[in-house]
Amino acid sequence: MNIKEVAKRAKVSTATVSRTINDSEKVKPGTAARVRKAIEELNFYPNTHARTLVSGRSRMLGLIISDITNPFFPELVKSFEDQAVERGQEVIIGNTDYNPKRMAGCIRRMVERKVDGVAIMTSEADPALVTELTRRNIPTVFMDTGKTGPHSANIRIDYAQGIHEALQHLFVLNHRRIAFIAGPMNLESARMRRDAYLSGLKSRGLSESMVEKGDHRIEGGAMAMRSLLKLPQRPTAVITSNDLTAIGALGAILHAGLRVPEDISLIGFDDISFAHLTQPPLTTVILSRTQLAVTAFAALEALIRKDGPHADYSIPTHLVMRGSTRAI
Amino acid sequence: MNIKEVAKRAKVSTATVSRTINDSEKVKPGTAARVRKAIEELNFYPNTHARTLVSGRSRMLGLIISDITNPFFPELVKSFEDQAVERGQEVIIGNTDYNPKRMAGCIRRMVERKVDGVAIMTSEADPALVTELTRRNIPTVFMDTGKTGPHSANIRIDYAQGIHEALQHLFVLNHRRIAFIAGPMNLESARMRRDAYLSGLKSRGLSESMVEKGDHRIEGGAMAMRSLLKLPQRPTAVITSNDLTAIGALGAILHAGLRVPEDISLIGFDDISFAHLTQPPLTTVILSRTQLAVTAFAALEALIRKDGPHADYSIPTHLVMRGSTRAI
DNA sequence: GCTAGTTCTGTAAACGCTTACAATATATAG
DNA sequence: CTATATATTGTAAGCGTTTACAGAACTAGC
Repeated sequence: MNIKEVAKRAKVSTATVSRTINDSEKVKPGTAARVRKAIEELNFYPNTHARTLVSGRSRMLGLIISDITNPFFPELVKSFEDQAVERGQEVIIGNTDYNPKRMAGCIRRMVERKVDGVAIMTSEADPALVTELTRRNIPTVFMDTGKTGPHSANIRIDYAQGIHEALQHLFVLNHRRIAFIAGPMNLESARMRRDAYLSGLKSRGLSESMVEKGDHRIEGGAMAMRSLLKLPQRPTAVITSNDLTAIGALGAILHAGLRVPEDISLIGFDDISFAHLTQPPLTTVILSRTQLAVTAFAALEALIRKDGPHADYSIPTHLVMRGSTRAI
Repeated sequence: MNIKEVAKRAKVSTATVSRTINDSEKVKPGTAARVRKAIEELNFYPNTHARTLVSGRSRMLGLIISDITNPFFPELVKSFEDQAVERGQEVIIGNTDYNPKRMAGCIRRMVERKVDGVAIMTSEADPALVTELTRRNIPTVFMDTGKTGPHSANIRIDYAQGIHEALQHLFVLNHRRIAFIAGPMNLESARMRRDAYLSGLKSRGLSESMVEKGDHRIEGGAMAMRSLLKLPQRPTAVITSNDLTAIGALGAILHAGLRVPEDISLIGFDDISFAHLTQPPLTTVILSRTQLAVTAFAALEALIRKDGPHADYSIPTHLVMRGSTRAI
């Protein structure tokens, strides 16, 4: 089943069929109707590979993320995909599993499949690998950190804002001994959150910082929390670098026989879907995946269409108060 | 950058380049080495679309699911994708959003992209839509329910086993007033779970069944649980059709001032990643997404290779005991 | 009715690869 | 060294589209 058979049935040339499908050029209404009827009757779907081959555009986009099973990502994937499908684009997903080698594989796949552009939200984005994309002029959008260039844009996430709001919230609730459980320090975005905590403390005249290192996973959060609980003067409140860390910390606190928020206030980051299902529901910082995806998609589209200079895209983060914080 | 330039650089014909890439026919080691060197130097990646066009195989697989943000699916996606990437296949994901219209769109996309096969795990699999695939002889695997045929296989999930184990577990703990919160009844797999509950009760001589209807989401679980709590004689244990339902029920129980498992024992289904993070950790039934994905992939591959008659694929489910159940 | 302009349609050459088939090189036997 | 078999390579025809370019069919003006 191909365009030739359609052409034969509609008694026109393949060119005319192509033109009615794409309405790229004027086709006489009567002819177009005939063609459409033939398409309908033959149940014809154009072959995208042939299209790609000649047009150079695959109508496929790549989306590279660290780990789809990390509850942060599915919403991002979904929003991004929704955008794409709406515009007749396909999305192929690359899972790096936090593994630079797999990241290389992902990029290779993207190139082989001739994607029209790639959106990347991983920390393993080794510049050398990304070169593979820019060298081929494949538009690239980084959601996090990354350089802006003729073929790439960067979406800045305002981590500091959320951390400052969290800090302010605790401050108003009279907390003064506020600890922070950080993420892995090789991750720029994790460093940004920690630094925001430190600068926020300083600007409020609190000299005593307590930073414990986590790994953005549950286990690391629990371990860090156990350390904090062993301190001679344990914190009255804890801010964490992400929600999984907070969930781990929450478990450690409960396990130690303490209560949240009566004994310790706890704040997460990301607002993953399960954050409001913990006991108590977690006060956390919202980072809208939908907004992130929409912005990334728009940036990518602009890049693909070569729409002049690209704005400095930025995503805000905001505190949402739930049950895990309380005044002392 | 194409195969011609590689050929020129290696001083061979394009056919030889193609042959070394695919090692489809014998190529003299020396020549092959020269070709590979040229590929390396030119950083050549073959164009998959051209390949597909001529070979008829796209090396892409479709995976259609209901909702990627439902925590059940990401692991399935990941395992499936891992399998695929390992064999040089790409996966394109279709999200139906529980919407038959979007399901139709997904199928259309799969056909247009000429996927080599499709794996489907949704309840919206309207037979008329699926015809679109079978008519084109696109191998299809159903993970749940669906018909077996020359171009399709069915993975049976043994829901009954898990439910029976749950029931037995509660029975041994002396529970006799055991309720069940079901899923949406238009979903065959939900009906199977409910029926297993009913038959399990009967075989143990318990005549009094309590079935409340949920929707496989948190809210429905909470609502159903509130109804159960209003009963003159409330159940001492509740089995739910999936974990989200259980999480909703858990919230309703706690909200009513009761405790789990002291006042009511609770069992979920699926073992989503957050099931062991609830307070108390949820006793639930494990349905291995990895196993499901691996089986589905194998079935699909067999179908694609036309490997004779297909076994009756089946996935077991088993109870895992955690903290939400207790003897009375 | 003729011409110029406009609209519509057809022809055929790509796009980058695979693969019959043909041709050439190499090995083997006599 | 020649003849034959075998291993290796090259030629060229597709795969199903899109799209310059050319040609045909209208339309309008006179």
